[in-house]
Amino acid sequence: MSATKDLFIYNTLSKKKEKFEPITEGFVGMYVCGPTVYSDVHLGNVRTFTSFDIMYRYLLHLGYKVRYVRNITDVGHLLDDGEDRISRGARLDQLEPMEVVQKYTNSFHQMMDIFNTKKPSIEPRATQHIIEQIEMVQQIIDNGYAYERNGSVYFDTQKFHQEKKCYGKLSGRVIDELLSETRGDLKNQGEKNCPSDFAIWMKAAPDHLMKWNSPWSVGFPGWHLECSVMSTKYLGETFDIHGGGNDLKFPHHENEVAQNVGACNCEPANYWLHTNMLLMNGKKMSKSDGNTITPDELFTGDSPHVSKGYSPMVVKFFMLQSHYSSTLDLTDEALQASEKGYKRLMEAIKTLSTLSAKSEGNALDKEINDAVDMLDKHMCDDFNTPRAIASLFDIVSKINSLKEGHLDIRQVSAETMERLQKSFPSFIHDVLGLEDDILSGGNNDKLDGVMDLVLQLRQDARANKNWDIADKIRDGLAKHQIVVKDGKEGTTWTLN
RNA sequence: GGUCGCGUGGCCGAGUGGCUAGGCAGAGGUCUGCAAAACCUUGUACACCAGUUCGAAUCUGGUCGCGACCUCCA
Repeated sequence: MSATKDLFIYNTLSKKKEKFEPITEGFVGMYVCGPTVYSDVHLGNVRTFTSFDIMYRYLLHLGYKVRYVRNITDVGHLLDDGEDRISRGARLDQLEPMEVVQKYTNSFHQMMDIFNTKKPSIEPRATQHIIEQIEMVQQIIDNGYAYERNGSVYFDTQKFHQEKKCYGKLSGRVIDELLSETRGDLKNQGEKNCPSDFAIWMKAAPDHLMKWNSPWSVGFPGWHLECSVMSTKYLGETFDIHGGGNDLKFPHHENEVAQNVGACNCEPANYWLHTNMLLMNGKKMSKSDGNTITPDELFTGDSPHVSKGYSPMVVKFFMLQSHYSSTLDLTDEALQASEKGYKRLMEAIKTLSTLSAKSEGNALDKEINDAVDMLDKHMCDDFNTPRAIASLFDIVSKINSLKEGHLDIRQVSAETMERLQKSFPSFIHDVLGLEDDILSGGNNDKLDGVMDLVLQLRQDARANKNWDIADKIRDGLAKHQIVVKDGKEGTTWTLN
């Protein structure tokens, strides 16, 4: 694959689909806002990071050299009452703050592995960049866009907007409306010049657990600052792609842009991508209001929201059947549908590997090649995984028809077959990051041996028209989730 | 209240100014000892009301409903 294909992506900044043109030909810098590690990840995080993983994989597939930075937020994220999320986690679990961070970072990584996502190139932590954050606060002060009050430092949104005219550009906010809003119950509201101003350095209360020395106070950095700092450090003042969940658009990303422009006088990213929310029961899946199911509950089926467990790859496949920019409603029925479709897809990979074309014939070549071409065409259209998957199923039908003899394999040239056998599994495994995690027949030598024997005995019974024995074997195996299928070219079996 | 988005057939979910999305489920058929799987065919659709247009589910306006953000959230 080459980087010559035109990729179009929807840019939140322009609210349009734009042709992707990297700053440096052949290279992509991508920053994605990672999780705050104060508790276990939930499915919404998984959807977001899976979506960006697909983009990362596809950029690699196109031949780009990608530096993918995804941070870990381990400080500075305030709750309603002003308490740091990590500190609260530490207090509740009776752990050191860094123990909390390590614990949930580990479980986050584990879950990302379970969903078969690639690791980012760099995974910086906010607390490892306190010095840089202090430097950026100073830069913003020096440029006149921040002011110090009682040891805290606030970003001056009004002055910034008057001079730069860009506050609100990303999220579509109108600053005058923000100004009129009062949030009297917010901490330190009284210190700000203006309600829309936000803290970039916070003076810590004496009992605050995570705090550092700074020119202004012993305190901690504002939440939005870490991303501004770490993206700049690892990707430069302006880089290609910045991503995150829709719910971060405002205030997080808007403020991030303001900080970068305020410090460096240039916009941080050329393309802003936002993934949409995962819903359950038609509402945003959210830990804070209890409308949630954990990944583990989904895998085991131990939840009132599902009738059974679903494997991680089925869940991932379910997610990829919708576009990243659309909301997705998680329902048991939809998961069941995805599970069946997913099995069919995985079966087709196996079937394809058994096909061989030796002829020169070409009646089917164009159809097959066109279908394969569609995979890239759809991915280049703003990473349209649902359409790409639809094309995959077009190919599945072809594969099965060839196997069953409904399509004549002599009409497929060896060259086309080779391309199909290479690109079909490769797209599923390398681009979509799907692996076969439910059909395990074939990777256990002992079971394979036993099954060979059992099916041979059954075949003997069938040859003698001893249907009772044959059916007894089949029914007995079914009780152990082994499904026997009698095909034209012999009997196969799969684990359910 | 402000801003934005959405409303597609039984379910999930794409897309487009005129041509089948796809998956699952339903119906009929082929295959099979039967079954499963697979394949073929097939029905049900674009919230409502106007307007623009030769033509709109797709564009515009209004109505209703839903959601997100505005406050920690992917």
